[in-house]
Amino acid sequence: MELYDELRARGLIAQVTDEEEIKELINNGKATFYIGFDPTADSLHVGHFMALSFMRRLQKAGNKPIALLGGGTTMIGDPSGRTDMRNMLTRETIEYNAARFKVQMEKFIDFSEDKALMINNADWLLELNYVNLLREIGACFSVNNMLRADCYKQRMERGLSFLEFNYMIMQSYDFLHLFREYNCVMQCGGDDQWSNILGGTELIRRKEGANAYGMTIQLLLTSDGKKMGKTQAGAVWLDPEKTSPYEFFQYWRNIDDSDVINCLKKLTDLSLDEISAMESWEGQKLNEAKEILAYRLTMLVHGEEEAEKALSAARALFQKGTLSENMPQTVLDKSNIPDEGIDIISLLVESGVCTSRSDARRQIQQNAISVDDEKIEDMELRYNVKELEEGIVIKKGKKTFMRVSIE
RNA sequence: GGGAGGGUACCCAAGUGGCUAAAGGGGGCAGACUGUAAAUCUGCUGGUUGACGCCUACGGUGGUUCGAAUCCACUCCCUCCCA
Repeated sequence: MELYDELRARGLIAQVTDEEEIKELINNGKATFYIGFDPTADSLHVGHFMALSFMRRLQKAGNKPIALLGGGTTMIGDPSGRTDMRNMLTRETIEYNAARFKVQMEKFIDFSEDKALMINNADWLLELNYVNLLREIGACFSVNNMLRADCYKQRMERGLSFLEFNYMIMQSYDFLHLFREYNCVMQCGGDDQWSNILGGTELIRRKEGANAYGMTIQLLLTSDGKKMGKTQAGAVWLDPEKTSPYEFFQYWRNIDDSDVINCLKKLTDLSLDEISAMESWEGQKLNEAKEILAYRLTMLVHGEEEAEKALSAARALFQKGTLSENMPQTVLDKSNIPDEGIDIISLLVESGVCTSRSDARRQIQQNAISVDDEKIEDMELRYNVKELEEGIVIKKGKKTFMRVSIE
């Protein structure tokens, strides 16, 4: 199957500006294309992962990707798909985040031998001259059209600052710049970027009289239309310091039945044949598909070793009910343990199992806590150094396990 | 610049002097049921405490009052209408 059809079959393509041209372009590996990544946080998340995988698929077919770090655009803040204005980030924060992004992206895309480029739009956006920009670029944009753009619609009710209104112009300017400097003819991005991408192709048409293309990637949504890759605690990060490989694995292991196939298609490198074989799986059997999904993704993001660890930890804990070397653990400092031992409430908080002492009490009252398989009822319970040295396993509810030891 | 309406907990939203740590819904956590799923039912959901209590919290500051999310003054922010 050719690249374009494969992307379609996986449900990755949302919208394209010119299907025939794009097909021709990417199937033959002729395109230089870019995707922008705004460093609004200090780690990439699942949405970025999907974009990077998309990029990698195109790269494999011979196309040349440009990963564009949005050091400049993040100074503005993209209003697309947002109901509120973003917090304004300082330049220092943005630069720090961009550096983090860079490190992570290098793991996913092969930048060697000029096979891909990484560029930062701070290099040209930050030094733009206001009046010159207005005359050269601003004149090409119709405010009437911009206001009709989908990405602003939500914000027309709640308010849109002039700062954010300019985001589309900045992104369009990026595309023009890359077109001129690198012969970049196509921009890809999440489907929420459609308006911004069209802004760019239109600008190139006007300024250069040339055709440029745009293609958007289907957003990763749950079957009931919510964004995937979010938990109560926030995003599912790719940085193992922010979301451990075990947590990452568990996130995918626990997704809704109805989302499994979709995720396999969009996120993993399993072949469509392999995936379609799983489509008939039902009931208990579907858990196998979830496990495969979780394993593959953990492997792609954190490497095979971490994936193995997460898998065996999860299997041991949930299927056999036994303990595992690889389960999440917390090591406490021996010197912080009082002679009479640490009380269970403190232990639950220190180990991160509970968020506060009140929370810990509540959990115990609700019969949710067990230590080494013994339900805890006594809130006065204490553990001394000797007991902790051997390591204990705290369980909260059915899914939270934590080995606690000291050193 | 003029006029009108707003800002309440993670989110939406009720509350117009004490009965308000603040209704209701969503989300989240836990219990039951299950397949580490969904749906359903139940409990919990600011901090600290064994508990009484204490502390913090209704945009910000200052006031009135025995007592303020609620009244007053000033101030910041948002939306809408007119210019």
